Amino acid sequence: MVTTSSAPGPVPLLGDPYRADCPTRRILDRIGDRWTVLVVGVLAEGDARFSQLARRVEGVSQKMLTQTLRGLERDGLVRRTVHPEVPVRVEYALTEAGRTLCEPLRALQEWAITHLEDVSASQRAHDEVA
Amino acid sequence: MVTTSSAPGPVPLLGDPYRADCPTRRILDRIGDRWTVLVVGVLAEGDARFSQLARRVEGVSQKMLTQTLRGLERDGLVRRTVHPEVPVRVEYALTEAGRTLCEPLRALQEWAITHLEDVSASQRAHDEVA
DNA sequence: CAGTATCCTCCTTGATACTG
DNA sequence: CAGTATCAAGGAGGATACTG
Repeated sequence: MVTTSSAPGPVPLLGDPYRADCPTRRILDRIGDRWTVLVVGVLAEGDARFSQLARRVEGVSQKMLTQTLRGLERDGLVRRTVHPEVPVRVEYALTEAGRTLCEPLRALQEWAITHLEDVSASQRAHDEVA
Repeated sequence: MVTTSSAPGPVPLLGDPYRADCPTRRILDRIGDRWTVLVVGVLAEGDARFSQLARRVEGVSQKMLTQTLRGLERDGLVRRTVHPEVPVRVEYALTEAGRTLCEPLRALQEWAITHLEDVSASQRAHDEVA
């Protein structure tokens, strides 16, 4: 027996063992940072230029926006297009893969909108006791 | 006009402006860390004791597991039950809210499994050029 | 405009030791 | 068994200055 994943039964969150290289950890490493999901979210509304993204994603620094976009480009989720005009214009757009990512992301967002109230209430109740 | 969110049209990732307190950032702050999603994933397979979780989530330290579980408990996503037996036994279980979170999480996981190959390929292609 | 290059500071995480 | 307490390290992220 090489792995211990032989148990069938109810495995709701997909049954691979939580190894360091499991798929869950790998997306988490990619999109679990402070800005990636936000940038994808803005691009889901339409292509945007660097400065537009910077304005839209409140609080992001130039450095982190660049870094985030480079990561997304490397992952094949975002396409970067340079228009060699006088003041150079750079447009960012989701690729097809990037668009598919929006669906699960949106599901998470809807969960947040639906349940965040309850979560906050739970926090308050919990902190009150303490 | 208080906000600038008046534009209708295609707003795929839900159209709230990306303020520092938008729902997306708030869940990200809660589940975007290294361990929370993993712990929820294990608990989605069934209730578990502290030591079971520690074994199942490879690489987690006692400290981080405790911290993660405390956070989930405070958020009302996990219920902690102490059985005052001889060596004390503590069981963790997802609450109803915790179970609802599994659905979007699982969607994300499926995306990962489906697309991670492509992402890796894109990375290799991208790095080759450089 | 759209970055790059540095420097610097927290903050998260990990390692270790101890306890009810 | 299931934690808590403390210390230390590393890296993510921010501020600032400079550039094609």
